[in-house]
Amino acid sequence: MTTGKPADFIRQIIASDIEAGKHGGEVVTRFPPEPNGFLHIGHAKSICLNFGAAAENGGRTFLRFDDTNPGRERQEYAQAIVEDVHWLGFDWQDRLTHASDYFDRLYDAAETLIRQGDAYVDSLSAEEIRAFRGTLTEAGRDSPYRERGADENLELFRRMRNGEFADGEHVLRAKIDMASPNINLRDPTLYRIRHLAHQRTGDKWCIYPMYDFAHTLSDAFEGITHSLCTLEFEDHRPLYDWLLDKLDPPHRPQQIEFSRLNLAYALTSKRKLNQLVEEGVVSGWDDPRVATLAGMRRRGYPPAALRDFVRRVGVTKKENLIEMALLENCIREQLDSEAERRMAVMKPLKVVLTNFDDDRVEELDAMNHPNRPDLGTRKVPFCRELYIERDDFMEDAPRKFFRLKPGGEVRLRAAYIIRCDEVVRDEAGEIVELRCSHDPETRSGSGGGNRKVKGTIHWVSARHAVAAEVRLYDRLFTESEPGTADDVHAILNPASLEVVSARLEPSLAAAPAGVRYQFERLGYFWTDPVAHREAKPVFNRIVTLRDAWARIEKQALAGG
RNA sequence: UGGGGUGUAGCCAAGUGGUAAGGCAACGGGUUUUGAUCCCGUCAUGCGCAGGUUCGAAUCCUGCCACCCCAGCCA
Repeated sequence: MTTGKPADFIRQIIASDIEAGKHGGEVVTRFPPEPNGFLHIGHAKSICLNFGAAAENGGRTFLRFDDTNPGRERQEYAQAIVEDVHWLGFDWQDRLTHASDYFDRLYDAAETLIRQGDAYVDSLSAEEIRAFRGTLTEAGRDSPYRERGADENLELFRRMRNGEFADGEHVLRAKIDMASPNINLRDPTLYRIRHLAHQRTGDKWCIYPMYDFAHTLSDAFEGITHSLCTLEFEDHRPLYDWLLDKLDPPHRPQQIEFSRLNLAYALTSKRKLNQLVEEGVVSGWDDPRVATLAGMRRRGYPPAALRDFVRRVGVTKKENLIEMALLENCIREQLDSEAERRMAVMKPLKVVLTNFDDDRVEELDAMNHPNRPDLGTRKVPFCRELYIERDDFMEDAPRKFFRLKPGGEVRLRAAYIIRCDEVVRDEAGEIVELRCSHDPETRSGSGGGNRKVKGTIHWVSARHAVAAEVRLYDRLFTESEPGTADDVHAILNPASLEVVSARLEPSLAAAPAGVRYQFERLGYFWTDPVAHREAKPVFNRIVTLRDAWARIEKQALAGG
């Protein structure tokens, strides 16, 4: 590993804390999602930062569910989050916790605050509290209940816990400063009444702690040294510190904020994703067209590529909007080095080699990867009748079209150079077959195999090819403007899903589920584990490979 | 018009008083049995703006400007 300065300001803070012997040189972090939806690409940054920074320093990380608001949280979301964090490549071992694990201790801490005169039960209505809070430019006013005695507060708070009041009747507030310029310090709510069963604690509680209270203390209880969160919590840090000052727990964590990762045009809003799911526009939160981690997993994005992406994006306090091109570059780079190559034809056009015997079958050796001999070779059957991609033949080809045209030559990847001698049409004038001749001297790998022609195309043997349904997912769902579309109907890009009947080279009939391949000249694909279970080969196309040739061709066609 | 943050290229981002790293994108060229990959080259006399300090400033000082966040009994 390289030495030198840590990569970002948070790692620098951690390094200097270790150097100073703070927290006994320990590094303990946490990733604290609320289980109210699936994780998306933005969460990957927090996950990699928290787990990464700890691991790099011999520390440990908690996966903690911030489940303090029953009613909007669900166990199935928690399960999905567990799977996604694991898939991304991180392990919390036995440190899977919940804020709800601490409800008893949290309650005790609240009583301590009351006894100290640092918290009080307010009986104002929600609307009144809002009115008393003041505005950004005007100070708030004290609640008439602010000076209740500790005994009365304690009595009331216990009755709140015992369920003697309805939702909203009372609330526990920290007693700080109603005139503070920081609105978070104007006596923030610590506990509210919610007569609602909690997904983990059932009916035990009818009062639930608010984020600031639960989060700060959970950090303290778990011995978190560096509590990393996003920028919008900067204003909450004084409250975080106030709570630690007043309660003085044995361990004192430190909150550090960084800017969240915004991926341009990507749809990450939980509300909007939920709308897509509810309306059946997508098959679920893990649909390959959405930017959730589960969706990207199904799409075939390698977790290593996502980690690389997060690393390249960096960690700062600056608002940012990362271009999709960076993500796609990371995916492409990872897949290019690890994905074996295979041939498949999406839109078949029959090619008959007139000078190749009908009963002859050649087993050709094809490299599994053009730049990695270590990945070996495979056998590909070659015979008289083949399929090539319909788009790889053009009758009135422009100058820069390097693939097959009447009278022209092209190389069949891993096989021979062929020449198109004749175009066969049906009654309707549709091209149904190409009659070609191969040059036997040009077999790939042989001495004469070095003859150069301008283009190389992919193909499959008609007799041996495996028919398969291939689902082509073009792009991620994206919004017309980053974050501005108010509902999913304003989405510009339909993230089209095309299903085609493809012909695959026979080696793919037994392709293991979940293994990623790059299909020669078509882009990246991977096998779909779900469909594979039905013993039906189905592949997702992952369109992240830049189709440079398509772009060039478009220019050539436009410019003549 | 309160408080808290942030401004370095189209998008990210290093830089911590000694003369603007790197990545993505873009553009130009080379290799290539994937128009992919790979390789080479170009891309900020300039660091939000204006002053000041200094032999020397993206870095220090002063004053402006722009953008983001905060008025949940959400997280």
